[in-house]
Amino acid sequence: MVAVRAYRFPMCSGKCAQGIDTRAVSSYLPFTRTGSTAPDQACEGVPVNIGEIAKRAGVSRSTVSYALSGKRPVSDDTREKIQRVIDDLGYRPNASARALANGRTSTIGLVFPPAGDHYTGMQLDFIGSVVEAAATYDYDVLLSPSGVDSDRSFQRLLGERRVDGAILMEIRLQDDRVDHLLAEDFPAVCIGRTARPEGDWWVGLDHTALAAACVHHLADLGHRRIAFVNRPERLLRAGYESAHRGLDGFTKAAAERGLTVRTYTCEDDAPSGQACVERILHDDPATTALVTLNEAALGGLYRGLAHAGRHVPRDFSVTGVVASRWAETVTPQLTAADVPAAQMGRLAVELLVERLDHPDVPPRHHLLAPPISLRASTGPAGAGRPADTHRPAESDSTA
Amino acid sequence: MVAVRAYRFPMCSGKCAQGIDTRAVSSYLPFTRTGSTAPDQACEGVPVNIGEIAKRAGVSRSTVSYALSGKRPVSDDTREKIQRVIDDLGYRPNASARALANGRTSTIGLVFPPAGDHYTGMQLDFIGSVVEAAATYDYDVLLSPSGVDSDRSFQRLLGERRVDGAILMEIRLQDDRVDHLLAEDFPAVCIGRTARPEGDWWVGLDHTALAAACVHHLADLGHRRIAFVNRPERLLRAGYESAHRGLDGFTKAAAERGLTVRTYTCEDDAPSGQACVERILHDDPATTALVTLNEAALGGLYRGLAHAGRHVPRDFSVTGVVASRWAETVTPQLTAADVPAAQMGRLAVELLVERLDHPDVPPRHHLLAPPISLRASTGPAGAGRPADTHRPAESDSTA
DNA sequence: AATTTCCGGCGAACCGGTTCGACGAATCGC
DNA sequence: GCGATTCGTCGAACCGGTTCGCCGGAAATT
Repeated sequence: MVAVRAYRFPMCSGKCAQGIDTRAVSSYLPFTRTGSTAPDQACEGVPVNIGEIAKRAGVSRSTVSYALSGKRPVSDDTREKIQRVIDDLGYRPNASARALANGRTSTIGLVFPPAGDHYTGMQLDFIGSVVEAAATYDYDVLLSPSGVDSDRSFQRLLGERRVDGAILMEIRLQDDRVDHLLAEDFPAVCIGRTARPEGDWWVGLDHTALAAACVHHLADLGHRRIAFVNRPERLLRAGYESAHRGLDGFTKAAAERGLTVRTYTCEDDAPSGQACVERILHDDPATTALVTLNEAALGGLYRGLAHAGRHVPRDFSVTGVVASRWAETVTPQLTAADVPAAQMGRLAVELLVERLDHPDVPPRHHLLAPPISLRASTGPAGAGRPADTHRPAESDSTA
Repeated sequence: MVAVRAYRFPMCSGKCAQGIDTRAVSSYLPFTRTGSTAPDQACEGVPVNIGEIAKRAGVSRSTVSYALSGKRPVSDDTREKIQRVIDDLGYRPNASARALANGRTSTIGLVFPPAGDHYTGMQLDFIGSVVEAAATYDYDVLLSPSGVDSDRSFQRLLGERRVDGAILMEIRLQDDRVDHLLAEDFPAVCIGRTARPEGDWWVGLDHTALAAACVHHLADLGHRRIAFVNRPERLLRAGYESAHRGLDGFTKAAAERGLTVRTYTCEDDAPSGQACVERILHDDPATTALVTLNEAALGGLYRGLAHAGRHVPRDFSVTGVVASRWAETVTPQLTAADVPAAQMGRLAVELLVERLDHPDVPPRHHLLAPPISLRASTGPAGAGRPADTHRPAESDSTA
């Protein structure tokens, strides 16, 4: 069976003769225009729909449809005739009409963090990779804020059938969004996992193991008093899985190694990071290292240490779980478990597409635990001067 | 005229009696479910559409539609009856069907940078604010990669009528995307402006003025030899407006003040920033300051300076055009013209909505020129030791 | 009491695709 | 040379909303 190249065959490239190609047109809009360089017999602003194509090609609407989709054979010359008309008029099938007719929107929803005051860099990487991967499979991505009034936009997406499936970010251990989706059997994939992720589709990071790995790394270097800088308290309270599992992994590993620890929460910005370090050093000046999950605060953490006269890594070691792109931004570069955000976004899309294509396959997931990348922010404890003789650093005259 | 609260009246809150409220339902999907806690007479998985509502309420489909939209009066008790059925069944009107019928998708497209290898922080702020502002007006946001094969996804968005309007980012001085949209009279708003933005809708930053302001700031502090760190060469070549206008402003202002300058391009990442500083100091060790537009390289620029033993701001001043969130990340915090990304995103949405609501109003735009925020990265020239006696800094043992 | 106005609701057509059953012509088998 | 297939195409129904024209009955007008 032969048919024209088209939208439903994202994988075929060029010579594939499966459907009519509606891509190489000179105009972006499906209207024959009034004058100017209109591709065809420029008349009125006649909307170009499948009926118009059919009329001009001298065939029926269904034939055009079949020529486009390739779902039934169409003779070579009819197909060519149709192709020609389509090219001339710059026709592109209306997405809403198609969605209505076949029940698929070719769109996936990306549900944004509910704690939407602002976004961290990691989220940016997720978004970028999701969009890109989705395009590979010929899906568009619809962004849902789910910030204020999260329920409402959630309903817009799902209830109004704007999307075929959804990818959820910033999962909580108890997440009613996930519960709902599970109950409705709506095709969704989580980036992150709930407390009981068994029946669910997700791609997650083993925060417990990663935080523990950070602790062991520090303990191996001889650090005995270390701090943990978590995400904002609000997120911890809300039950964010990364915050909880990270904290867990940290606490347990530290207990295992007999370390003295303190744990802190910190807002997602640099000034808070700076303040957090001040608190840490105030609470226990003998602290020689910290582990953080808080990417956005990282710059502030460094600044706080510099202000306190602690040189990294000589006097103080810093490590954590951070996307490499940001770990490389600070000086010295951060030794950290690199969050493979781009990979996770891609995997999430792949899982979702699989779930959409095969509605009945059992749940699948990916649990990632990237190794710690040794960069330059950790070193042996006690390498520098004694921790209690710190002198104030040169002022930074913060505005 | 009275009608039920609904989707088309985003502004009305609670007591507004303009349309039936389809929001407060317990289920996200418009299906009566098989068993469990189905809201109503749980039977088969009957899809809930407007006909089903009509049947159960004992009225015609058109009456339900009018009750929903409020476009014609409906008596109080019919409306209540319909409302009740809707609540019971958790009905939400199908977005595709509505889009098909009334020609509006209630979705705006956000066209991503064509140079899509990765995204900078500023873009994240744009995206976030656009999504949030759009939600305010009851619009969803569809992301278009326009990266590889940009033409194709562009056509998806516009040709297939997936969106009512579009917001374009990363504008080039000669931008065929903009030309096309202008020619087709498609409702779009640019974040940035082309070389000839007269007939167009846009919200932009006065990069010329901002870069010039940076130069004047440095010149006022006594700097005579300064460098300019631009966005990647590829983007400059492609004609990105920020890169060009920024370079222009820098060059002209420097000429005006009689400064000695060198200009550089730099990839959007920290390692490139570091390498760029090395080049700068190699090319002219007497350089005492730099101006940058390259947010993503900022951390690397600082590291390069530290490695070269230049203390900021004592030996070397750094300034540029950067979103405040990132300016505050580095130590010392960057004195910079703060890019008001969130505001720009919001303004772009407002312009677009206005354009969509009133198709015939003449083009509008906003040109922003935020002042330089004095932080801590610039200081008087010659405050430190002579520039040529620099000693190598302590190693950072980059892995 | 007869006539006009207004109100509320109904049926049908339409938006632009997809898909199913059927049908005429060409091809096949024997 | 004739019935059974196969192939290519067509018409009609359908997806789930919106909207226009119309109509019956109650209220207002004279």
